Amino acid sequence: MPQSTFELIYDVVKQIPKGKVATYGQVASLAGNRRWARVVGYALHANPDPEHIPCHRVVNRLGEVSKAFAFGGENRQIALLEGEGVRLEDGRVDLEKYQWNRVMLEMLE
DNA sequence: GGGGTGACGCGTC
DNA sequence: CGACGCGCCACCC
Repeated sequence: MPQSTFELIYDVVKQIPKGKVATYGQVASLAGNRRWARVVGYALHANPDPEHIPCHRVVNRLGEVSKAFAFGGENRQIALLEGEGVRLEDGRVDLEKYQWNRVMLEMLE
């Protein structure tokens, strides 16, 4: 039985390793369909299980944290990321260094 | 069943 | 470089 789109999205977000981030589009793509970027945002907004769904590791395509972060403001998200070793510059992460899949590709070289 | 909404992405102006 | 609009899909009323 197929999982709901939300569950597929949550499953992908759960797989984001500590210290790395992924973009909404990336999560959508890995979940099965790249056009779900918006749905990913909606899904994380709903975020029924914050303890197991590290939505703070999901940023937009520019590496910016969400302004409407539901864990106590964007500062909360920034603090969580920095606590994992992800450096932020003006509320923005360097995707070249911290984006999840991208790092894996670089390691192959 | 229909319509509005959104923690996005991308092209254009 | 910033602002605006459209598409995209799932969820809620």
